[in-house]
Amino acid sequence: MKKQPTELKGVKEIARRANVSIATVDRVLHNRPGVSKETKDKINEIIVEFNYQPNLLAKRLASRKTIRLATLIPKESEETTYWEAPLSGIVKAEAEVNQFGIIIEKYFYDQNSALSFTEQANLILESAPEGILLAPSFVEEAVDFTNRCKEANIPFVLINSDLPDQDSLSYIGPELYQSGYLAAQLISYLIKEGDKILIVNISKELHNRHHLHKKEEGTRAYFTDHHQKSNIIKVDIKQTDYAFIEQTLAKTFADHPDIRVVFVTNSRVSKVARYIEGAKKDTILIGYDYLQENIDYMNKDVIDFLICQKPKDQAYRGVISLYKYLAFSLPVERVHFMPIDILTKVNYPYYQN
Amino acid sequence: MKKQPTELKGVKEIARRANVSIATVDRVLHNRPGVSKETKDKINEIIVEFNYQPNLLAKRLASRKTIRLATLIPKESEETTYWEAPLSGIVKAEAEVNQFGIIIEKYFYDQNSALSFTEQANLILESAPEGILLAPSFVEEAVDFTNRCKEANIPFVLINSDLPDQDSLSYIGPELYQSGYLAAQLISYLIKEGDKILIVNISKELHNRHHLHKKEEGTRAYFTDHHQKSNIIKVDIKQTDYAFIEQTLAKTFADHPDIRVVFVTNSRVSKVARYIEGAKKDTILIGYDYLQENIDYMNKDVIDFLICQKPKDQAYRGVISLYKYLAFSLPVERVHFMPIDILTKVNYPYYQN
DNA sequence: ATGCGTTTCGTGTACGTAAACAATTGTTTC
DNA sequence: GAAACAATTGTTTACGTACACGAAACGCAT
Repeated sequence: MKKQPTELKGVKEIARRANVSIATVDRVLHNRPGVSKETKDKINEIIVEFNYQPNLLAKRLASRKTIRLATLIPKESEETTYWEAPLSGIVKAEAEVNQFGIIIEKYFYDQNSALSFTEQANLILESAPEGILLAPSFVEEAVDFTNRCKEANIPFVLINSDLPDQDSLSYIGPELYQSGYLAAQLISYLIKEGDKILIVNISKELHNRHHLHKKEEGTRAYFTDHHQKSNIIKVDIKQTDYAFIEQTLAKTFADHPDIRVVFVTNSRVSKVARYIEGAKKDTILIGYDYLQENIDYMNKDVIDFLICQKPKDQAYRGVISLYKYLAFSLPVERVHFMPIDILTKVNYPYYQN
Repeated sequence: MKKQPTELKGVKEIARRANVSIATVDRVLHNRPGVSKETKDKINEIIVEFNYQPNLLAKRLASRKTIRLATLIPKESEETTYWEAPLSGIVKAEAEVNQFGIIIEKYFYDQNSALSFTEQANLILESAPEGILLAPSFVEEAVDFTNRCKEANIPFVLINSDLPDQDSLSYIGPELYQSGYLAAQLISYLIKEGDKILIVNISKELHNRHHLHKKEEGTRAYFTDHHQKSNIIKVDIKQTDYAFIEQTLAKTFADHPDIRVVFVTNSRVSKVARYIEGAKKDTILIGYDYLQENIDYMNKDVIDFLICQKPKDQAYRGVISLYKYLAFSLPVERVHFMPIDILTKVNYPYYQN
């Protein structure tokens, strides 16, 4: 017995109502040529009236093409193991989505070489993936890269730091300014009137430092906003070898023996910790990121606070966002600021990153 | 021309290698009867060797049955609008997954009536959904309910507060103890030696209060852990009408005129704020949750801090977890503690809940 | 009328799995 | 040794969409 022509699902139902074959419906859905204006209009009308929602599962299954994503983040370096975390987030997401026909090509650049960034970016553009996850350490180069992505119509998600006016599909990461602001708030609870604060920026690459300066800005803004007179001293350390750092810090502390709080604006805080431990200073030390070397110094009571923003989760969410967007056309939130977590010796064991 | 028998996908490939039909392979995959031990073993062997991963998309598509989920949370009440947020999270998740063959049945109970909880719970068990999202306000009743879920083999996810030994698929919500601990840390920055702290628990239902006591515990523990002598006063207010609350607070403040900080352990903080505003007290007020009435008092500088734990996101994630688990057998993390967000007059506008 | 090119539309198969149904073999019974 | 039945295995259709391919319909020139 033949099926009664009543209420089929999806494309078939539309085809029935319009009295055409599903192929014709398919053609207007993807507005491909080969349909007369007349029937095209009729079908379109029925589509909206029926409020047709394609079955995304069937769609993905029938579409033989696998979606290729590319990720571009710094490679691990001797300077910091920070980027292990985002990488593990990418790997986690990969495991989750690879059975849905998504493959991920991972590219890495040297955080001390803008050239390597551009090289890898070029490789990505050549390979022409469907979507890109990007940690834009080098602002100018990244702007350039993302402009070319836009030209090539490749959506990209940014993590770790934002490029506000670049029309990224999404930014997932810290609000750097707020992050510095919070540090200042923390500091303000820890000092007495007149205590000196030392802000330390450690970074070899100048471009990279835009990142750090945003945090510094937030920190300074807090004190301004709250009419707290603060004694802020700042050093920019442009080399990352310990000898140089030690030398710089020694000089700074010699000039200002009464520094009460040291705030290091990135994950290199362990290097400062090493100095402070050696110099047997009794200062409060605040820095960034859940890295083993930092945790070690926290356990030794050298580092007091670590601010952390779920780096693994950032990358994980970034990949998932691209996947949802590309595979299912699901909406993606333009900005997702990560929580600003404060870690101490007490609560770090519970931190799941 | 016939397909060469080389490297098919999935079940077909297994069938080819085992020299059986795909139906037989299907039978052992779902270990259904009707397969001789001999071929069953052979097929199983090939399955592991081939490292067969079923295509989840095809799986869901081929399975005609829609997955039904049930959610059980408090209904909105005049006492607090808190539960609007989780509900909106459920609705958001629903919109995302309904095209994947998931439907959600929403049940609500009266937060002041354990009976209503049990009634709704019974309705859910009758309807026998595939999975359940539960906010277990009434501990005993919820334990009973979840026990019956386990018997019926229905996985459930808890939000808002945990039932540790109940084998929930997942708990997504605050670590209540830590939440109180954090409040105490906050307080400790705000007071001077000898200042008095008032802890206010407002709740009509006794069972409900287990929740609040966990926070209180954390708060007290902080001071104990840090050898800080603290002057903690506590009042349990067991009615939620303003007249009664006002009366109780008036008496408390009369007895202790030197209270410096008031910590309200749940979202009812606005009621205390109303009192403090009226009495023109100059105390620091800390409470819970991003509710309009609370924000209003924060804008008037009556409430100083609100602790918040993304209630919408909790429910959203809860539903998504069930979906991933039931539709795709994807792993789910047993516990997901939400970040403990601190809101002030300054940063609340950026809080995306 | 025949042939040919275009436009317009329909048929059929595939994606990988689920499951109803059909067919085959093996076993028991009298 | 055939019938009756159980145990085992195979064939086919379906899920909803994509797309290659083929078929009609029409116009136009010869």
